[in-house]
Amino acid sequence: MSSPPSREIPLLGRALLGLLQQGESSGYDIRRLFTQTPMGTFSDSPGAIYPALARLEKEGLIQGRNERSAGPRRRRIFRLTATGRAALEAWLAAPVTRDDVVRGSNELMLRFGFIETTLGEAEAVRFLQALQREVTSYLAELRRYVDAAGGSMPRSGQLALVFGIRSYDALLQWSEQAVTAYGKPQKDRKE
Amino acid sequence: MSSPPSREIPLLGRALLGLLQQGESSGYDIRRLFTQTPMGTFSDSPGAIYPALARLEKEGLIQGRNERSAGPRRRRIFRLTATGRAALEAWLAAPVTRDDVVRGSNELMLRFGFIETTLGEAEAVRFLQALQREVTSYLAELRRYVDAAGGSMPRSGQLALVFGIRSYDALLQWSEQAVTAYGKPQKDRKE
DNA sequence: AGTATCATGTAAGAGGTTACATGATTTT
DNA sequence: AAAATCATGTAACCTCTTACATGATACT
Repeated sequence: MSSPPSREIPLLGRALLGLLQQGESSGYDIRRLFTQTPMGTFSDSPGAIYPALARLEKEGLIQGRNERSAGPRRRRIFRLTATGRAALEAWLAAPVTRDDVVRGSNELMLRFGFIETTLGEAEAVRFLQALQREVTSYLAELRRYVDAAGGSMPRSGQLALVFGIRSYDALLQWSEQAVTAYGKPQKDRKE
Repeated sequence: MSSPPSREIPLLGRALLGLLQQGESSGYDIRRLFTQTPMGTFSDSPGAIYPALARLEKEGLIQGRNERSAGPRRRRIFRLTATGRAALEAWLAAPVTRDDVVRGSNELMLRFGFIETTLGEAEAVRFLQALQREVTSYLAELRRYVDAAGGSMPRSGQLALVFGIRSYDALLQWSEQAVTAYGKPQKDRKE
């Protein structure tokens, strides 16, 4: 039922696991969510979503059932299995590495969102703090690099590096803001 | 020799075209550049670079010659053809769209760098100004969205959106800084 | 002579994209 | 009855990844 150890689950698959953790749903519903919200960064195409669901099911991480009773058309509803929840939580609880930071904010944001809804606010705050440590150290390295090698680059190269620094700085500032947001009672957002 | 009209060239291929515009070089040299600089975001693996070069050559965008004279080992040196330069410039000179902004800063930075070295500083500044317009309008849309739908989201969702806004804001501020940088004389840089 | 490095590539496989196929069921 | 939409999927194609293969040359 489940493939022996486990392959590396691609980001789309992780997004599916996280969404199904919040409640069972069909491929069509998930796809609609992707096309209608900013989550569409993880592919909104049926040629990606349905095969991804099929793979997850073959590996035993999710389980589908055919709902033709109440529903009007044939729909296949998926829910997380225990194995699937374990795989999800293993991903969410993994330590934040330098690679995670370099790989980009897309994956970090996805993870952060699922951590909050799956493991709770305390874990989300811990995640943010770990993220701050990694980003801070990476920023220091970037600044060293630009000081050392920046002089021998074309202006556009320097500027591209400056942009990288600005981006990670934005990530750092955001994570600080987010931590303090969890310290306060929830209210209509302020930016 | 060249495939009739043109397929969509993936980002790695565009990076190769841009690099070869700055001077001919071999696949190995390009790969070394990728592994040693932050340009490694565009794949540093030979299994990607060599096939990409082969495709570009088959399409007539670059031309390789075997240099076994002076060099010690067999090396295949590539240079841009006229068709290749035209394709590169068409990409660089294309208007900045909303999609470009959404697709992400990786491609934007690559383009910006090649614009400066290929089309000159004046074009680079025009690119930055066009970018500012698109980012500004996209930021306005994001803020509208968060005002409208933000209340009905989990806190982590709101925060993820806030991060998106911060990121695009960083891009905007960077582009403003970059424009003013071009107004000032370049600080001395060692060759 | 043996190892490291240069330099190019290929093979297998995964996952994504676009486009199409297929029926059922609402809507007009 | 015709058209739109729901809901699932498949087919062909492309590019990337990892790992291996291949030879030539430089170093020790």
